[in-house]
Amino acid sequence: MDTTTATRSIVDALTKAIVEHRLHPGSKLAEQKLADHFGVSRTLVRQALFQLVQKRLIRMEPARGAFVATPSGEEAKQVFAVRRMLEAEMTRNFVRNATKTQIQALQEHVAQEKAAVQRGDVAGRTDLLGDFHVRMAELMGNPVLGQILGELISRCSLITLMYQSDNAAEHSAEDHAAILKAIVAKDETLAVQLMEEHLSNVEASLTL
Amino acid sequence: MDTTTATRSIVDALTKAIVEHRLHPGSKLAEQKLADHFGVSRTLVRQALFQLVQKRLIRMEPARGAFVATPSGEEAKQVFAVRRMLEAEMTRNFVRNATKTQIQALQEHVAQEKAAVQRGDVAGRTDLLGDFHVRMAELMGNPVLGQILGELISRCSLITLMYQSDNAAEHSAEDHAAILKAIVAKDETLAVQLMEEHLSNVEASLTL
DNA sequence: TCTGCAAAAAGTGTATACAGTTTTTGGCTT
DNA sequence: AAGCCAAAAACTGTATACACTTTTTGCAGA
Repeated sequence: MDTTTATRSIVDALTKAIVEHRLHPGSKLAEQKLADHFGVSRTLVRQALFQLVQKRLIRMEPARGAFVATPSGEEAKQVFAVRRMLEAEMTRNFVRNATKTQIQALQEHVAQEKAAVQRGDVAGRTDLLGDFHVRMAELMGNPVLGQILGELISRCSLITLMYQSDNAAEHSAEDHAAILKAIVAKDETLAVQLMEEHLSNVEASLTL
Repeated sequence: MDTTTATRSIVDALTKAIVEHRLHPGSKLAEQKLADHFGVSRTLVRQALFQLVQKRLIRMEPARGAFVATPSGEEAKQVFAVRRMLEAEMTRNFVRNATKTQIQALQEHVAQEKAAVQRGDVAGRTDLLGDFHVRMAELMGNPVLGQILGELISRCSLITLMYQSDNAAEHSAEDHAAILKAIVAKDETLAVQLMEEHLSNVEASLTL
């Protein structure tokens, strides 16, 4: 196994653990423990940790080690501001350029969200709700956008865990359905507006 | 010196070298040579290289090493598309919210650009032209945006080196001045439009 | 002279060793 | 019982060692 893959798989595993809330904000990430867990040396764990710092999912304190990030309220607002910038325009382009197949892919995704909500699958639901946005970016054939958005959404997962008061995220699936309906109707203005409102709703549901 | 700083200084030095075109796209980055140059072990160089991969400034091939990135034309278009999304909105917000002091800071920056152009300082000019955009993001009090934009602009430095036909970047300083003028006049629509055109101009000057 | 190929050199991928720092432990004092 | 300090343990930061892979070198044959 080449090193790129080995280190990357650790990054992915830790990212998943953080995004899925199995690792909580502020938790210590001891290098030797992770190394034992993954069956590799500290060298590889260390490389992975440095990459997670760049993704803003962890922070490292000199001589004290790595901790799951605890984004501030300020940072949270900024992340949402950037998401609105990107996703409003993304939605506009999607309405203009999306093919039938691409719209269908989104429709299937929203159907999956609904299913997860109905069967009370909280973990699956959270996962799918974030993926909706990444999926849209990827469908637009802009991986650069997709990657940036993916990272912002990962950070949002930490943010919601820290600041979510009630479980207002339950409305998200409905929001997505409404956005999609506007997309199908080719109503550009409405779709963009709904996307902006959706993101503002999520942000407003937090106690920053 | 704590490791965070040590590794980071290597990342910064290599980033600077790439952005300033002292390292050309496709060049090999041999770990031991870099280690000798910086007076550290390969371990630290390696950590730095992995971070540069995430910044898309280099790529690593299994068992073959690290090379300065050679972004494709497709990727270049995507980077510019994302920049337009972010910077159009950023400009709008800047017109709405910028204080006198912040506008003044931008004015000083543009003055510096003009000075660099007039004394034929190509390296300094290139540096300042990119910084204009980062500066604006930072002045808006959104470091999250600033960081993302900073990374996109670093990538643009590689892109222009690969695809720039004529030296159309000389117009950029004038573009910046025009944008600033619209900002001072609080003409939101014009400022946004000029920013979008500016980015499109830069992209159009490339042979993708 | 050009091609092919094996040996040598150089380079990457990972683990481990070791110095220095931080955290924990456990007993001593008040 | 609570607080404090020193010794021990645990952990981070960096260098080095070693296995394995790729690249280069140099020579033999056509």
